[in-house]
Amino acid sequence: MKPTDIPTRERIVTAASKLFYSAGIRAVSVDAVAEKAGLTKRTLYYHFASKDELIAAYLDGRDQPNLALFQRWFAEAEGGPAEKVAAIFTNLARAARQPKWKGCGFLRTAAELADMPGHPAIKTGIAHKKRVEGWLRDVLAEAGAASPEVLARQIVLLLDGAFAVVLLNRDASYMETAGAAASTLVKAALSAR
Amino acid sequence: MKPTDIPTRERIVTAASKLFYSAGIRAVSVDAVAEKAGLTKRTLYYHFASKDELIAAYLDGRDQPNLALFQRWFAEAEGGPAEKVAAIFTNLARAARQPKWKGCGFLRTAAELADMPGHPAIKTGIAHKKRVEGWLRDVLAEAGAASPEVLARQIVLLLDGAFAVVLLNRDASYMETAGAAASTLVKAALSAR
DNA sequence: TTGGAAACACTCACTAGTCGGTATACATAG
DNA sequence: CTATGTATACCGACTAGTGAGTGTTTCCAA
Repeated sequence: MKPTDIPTRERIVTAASKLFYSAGIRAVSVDAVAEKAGLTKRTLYYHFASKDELIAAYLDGRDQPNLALFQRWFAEAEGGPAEKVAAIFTNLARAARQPKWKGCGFLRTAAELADMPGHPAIKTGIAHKKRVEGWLRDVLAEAGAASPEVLARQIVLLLDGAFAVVLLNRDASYMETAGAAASTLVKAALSAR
Repeated sequence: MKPTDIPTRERIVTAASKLFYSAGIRAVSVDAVAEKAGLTKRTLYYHFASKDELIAAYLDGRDQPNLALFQRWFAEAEGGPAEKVAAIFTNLARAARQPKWKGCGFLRTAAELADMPGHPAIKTGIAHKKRVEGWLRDVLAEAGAASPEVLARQIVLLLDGAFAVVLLNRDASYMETAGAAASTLVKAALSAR
């Protein structure tokens, strides 16, 4: 493999990511991933021991970029913390109007693997949500909100609720309603001290 | 079939319901449903044209009982509307601590069938959530809350967020956090007029 | 020439759905 | 009161295809 090439492993994860996100874990075969990556299944199994490992790699690859996006939207928004939090929802609403959008990959995977609580992919999902929640807690504490732990959890609940409801109804306006609710809760927590 | 027997069709739906809810749609084969119902796949296909039809029947059977449960919890709770709404979450938290609990069947099915927006099962899910939202809107309007439409949507968002988050983390305390947030929003809407 | 990376060809279990046929019940015609 | 017809409910055995995962071989760069 020449250094200019995209490493095979990375190509597999990219292909898996697209397919798993768009159709779901169980609906996508390992053969399909291999074909999308432009190689044979046997080569895929040279790089990954099992489909489960591939699923975990798919979600691992989404953790950091997802969080970074939230942080960018928050940082770039005008106004106070309530407006900055609302901006995350506004940006998500815009993303959700794209036809390729299919909700939150972490939550959808957790829903699909609900009968395997110890699955590595679920652990990755938990870690991701914890990182989002922890980051929110920190910025809200810094902004002077009362009980930032509770507030961060409530915002995460609204976020994940919006993911689920918008996916079901295919109506991105729910994302904005969730943003308004989050905004209300942030304002209440700011005036409570 | 004697009148004392449970009708075959009903037995099939009951079996499908248990299996689909516990393991997910795609993880459960038609053979497995037939075996659980105590009959052959051929007989199952005598009563249902396809697996998709069976999936739809599974969710149809959950619509009415689920809503009735919410309504009972609301009606039996002490206190004002904020407390009654919170009671729904408290009762859900209790249910979520049971090991068999696997989140909301409608949302999990929607997540699994995210690439089939027109699927009958998804339509059933949309209708179910609309009924919950509509009922909440009516009782909140009657209680004198400001903008009951928005409030009902926000509560549904918290409900579905809690379903998703509790399922991921296997930590039912998120359900109570969501209840507290819903309570806060209801109180704000009651004092806003 | 050696060892990592890729491929071909395969196994075997399982999956949605189907073909043909059977047991029973209840008609109506002779 | 028998004989035939018809509809319901059921099942064993099958198909054609797909699923995850593997044994073995070939290629190629260092």
